[in-house]
Amino acid sequence: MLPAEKSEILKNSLIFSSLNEDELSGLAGLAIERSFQADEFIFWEGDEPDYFYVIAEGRIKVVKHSSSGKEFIIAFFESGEMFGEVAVFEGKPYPASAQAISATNVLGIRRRHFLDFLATHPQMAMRIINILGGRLRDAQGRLKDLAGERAQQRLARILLMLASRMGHTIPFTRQELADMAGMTTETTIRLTSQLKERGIISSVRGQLIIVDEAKLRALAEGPPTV
Amino acid sequence: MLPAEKSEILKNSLIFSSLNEDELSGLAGLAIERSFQADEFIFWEGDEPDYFYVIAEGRIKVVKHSSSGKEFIIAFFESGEMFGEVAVFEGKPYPASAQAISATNVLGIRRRHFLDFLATHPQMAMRIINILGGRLRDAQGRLKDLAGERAQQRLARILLMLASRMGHTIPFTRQELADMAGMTTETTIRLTSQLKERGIISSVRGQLIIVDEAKLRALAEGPPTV
DNA sequence: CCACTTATGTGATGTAAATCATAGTCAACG
DNA sequence: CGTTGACTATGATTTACATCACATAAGTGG
Repeated sequence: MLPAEKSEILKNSLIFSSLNEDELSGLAGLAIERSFQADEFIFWEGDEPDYFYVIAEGRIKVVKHSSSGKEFIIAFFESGEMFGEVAVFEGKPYPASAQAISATNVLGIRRRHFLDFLATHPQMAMRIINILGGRLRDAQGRLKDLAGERAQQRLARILLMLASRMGHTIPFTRQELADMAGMTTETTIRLTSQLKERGIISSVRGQLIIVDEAKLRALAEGPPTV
Repeated sequence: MLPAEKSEILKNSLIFSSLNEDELSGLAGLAIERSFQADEFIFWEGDEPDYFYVIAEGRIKVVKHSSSGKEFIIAFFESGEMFGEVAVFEGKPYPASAQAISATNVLGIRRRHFLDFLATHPQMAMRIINILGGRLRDAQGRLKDLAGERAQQRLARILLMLASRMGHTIPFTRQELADMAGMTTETTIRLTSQLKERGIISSVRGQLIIVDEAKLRALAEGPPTV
């Protein structure tokens, strides 16, 4: 891959878009390219955090496993987003695993290089703070949902969150939705079937389309429409 | 309160401890003092984020309420820790409420002032990044617990987390522990009673003492000792 | 196009934890 | 010092969801 292409990818990322050409090519010189098939792991929970990643193309999910082996999807990211940053900042092992959902290309920047770059680019630090703040806010909202809302509402909120990021067509299986909402695949299938009957969503294999966002929103808020 | 006292408080905080005297007194000049009784609210979810806070004395909890009104404790903080920062960085309403647990004094710094200060102090930004990173890591760990672990293990993990921050004497009621672990007070009482029978903890009204941390850790990890 | 895998769908049954109910205990405070 | 209200405790009952068990599609790769 040409350096200019790397620059272009960085320029299109959320974090680095504000950099000038010089800065971009400086960073691009440090970045290495890596490619993954669907289901391949970029890193595993517990690995040493050598790299910080930006997605060039594709989609990845960040997952943790419970003591009984059940998978939980903490987050997923697509082109232009960064991941693996928390571990890199702290210098502690990755707190979760990252796995490609589809064929994915990423740019990796060595921890040391990235920290050096940050130290010399204060406005980048502010941007990172904003991104981390947003992610923390999301995580706290989800904590409350998992602790206090029922399956129906948790699922509705997950769907709305996904819709706000990717539009009304949501490219995930029931299995994946279940792993985000902290419930079983069967329960997700039953709940989505209900949503279909009520005309709130439609679906084809592997994806789901939100038809009536208003109704979904009502479901997510109040008690299950008694 | 004298400016010198404010400086001293800031100096003892986690975030500002690395500042020099000039910087501290500059910040101290911007800080206002506020006092709260136990159970008083510092701010409510949805309020405009005017201030960022550092605790001078006392303890506060950050809470959210589920649609059915159930309280969930997202975090608690004590002397030297900051809170309210996520909203301040993003400029969006506070995503949760902050309530004093005991009589508490805080220093508040106006959003605008704090952002200006940050922009001119890059090493502070790095420190903030580290703190946010740590909080994000914690939140993600708890997400996985809430989604995939059973009540017994969730409680054990909460207790260990608290122990690592405050020592083996944990000054919370069953009610508060329940609100952190996302379960009911009754369940928490039953579970702590079991822990007492097994000699893992002892307790007096309003606090709980970890007697056998090793056993508690075993409980938190594996399945409930089949 | 046929075997094979992955995704969806549905019923029967089990169970962890919530909910409901009631009571004893301790601290605070007029 | 007795009343009040928060905290702890424990039993009985309910329930939302998990688990188990199969069945039917819908892609996929040889």
